[in-house]
Amino acid sequence: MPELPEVETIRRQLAPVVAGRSIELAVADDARWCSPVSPSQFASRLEGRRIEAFDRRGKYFVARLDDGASLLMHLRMTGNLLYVTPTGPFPATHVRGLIQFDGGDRLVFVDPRRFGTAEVIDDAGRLDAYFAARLGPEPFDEAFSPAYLYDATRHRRTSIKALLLDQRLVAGVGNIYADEALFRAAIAPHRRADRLTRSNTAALRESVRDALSAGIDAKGASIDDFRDAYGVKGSFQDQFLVHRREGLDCPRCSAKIVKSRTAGRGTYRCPGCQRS
DNA sequence: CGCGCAACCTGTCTGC
DNA sequence: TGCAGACAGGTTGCGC
Repeated sequence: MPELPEVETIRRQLAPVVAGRSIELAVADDARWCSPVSPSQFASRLEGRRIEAFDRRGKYFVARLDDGASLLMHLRMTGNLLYVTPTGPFPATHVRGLIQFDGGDRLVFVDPRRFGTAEVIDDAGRLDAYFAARLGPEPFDEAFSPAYLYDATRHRRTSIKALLLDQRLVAGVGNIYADEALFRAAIAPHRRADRLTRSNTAALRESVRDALSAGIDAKGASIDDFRDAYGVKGSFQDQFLVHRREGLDCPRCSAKIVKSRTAGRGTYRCPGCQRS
């Protein structure tokens, strides 16, 4: 479900509301959610702390705590992070954990498939190391430059789609935005990465940014599960150019969009404008 | 070392 | 209607 635009949509809603709040209660209903520590260790690590800022890195939420630690949360496939008030409705099912603030408002982590995670990282150095091992540059940072993308695709014989899905290349792109970016750049998903020209990689870098920006502007894509922090759907699914549009007309050349499997994922492309 | 794929889970949809 | 099987927005770890 949630890729960078969906995570960013929630982050923008939550940042002003949770910054400065004290954690009165932390509950992990599912031990795997807060693994490797136990629910009781998780609670004692967080209770009494204050959240100073609520940031995002790739698809991770990063709640900065007043003792220098950070609470990371990842939604994986079906996670949702909801802001729930004492008088508002509480999610009926699939609650994996929650953070309760003074005053009774809560962040509630809901996740049917239980892939989502929460983890406390003790200090800035460890946080840097954690992300350095997993994530490439943020797509809107200068580091994600045309030269970077060209260089990073050299000597990579895998498909360009598989590379886009690798968070170490660039952080935050998932299956939806990979398909949309490749269509915008007119590059076939199964094209070998090292066969891309300098012009291809320059176009792709712009397309990744454009597709993610459009997703953020639409407050995310809600094919099925995704809801923002207040339970509202995004609308980017109404603007998909190729993703989930098998058999429909390509908006550029009106060829029929085809679905196949690339990098182990359902992949949509226009056979007319995305030639290998 | 690079790459492809199974595994982690549950819910939903499709086809027989 | 029931049921088996495929598939779903992500990441990790294993084997080749």
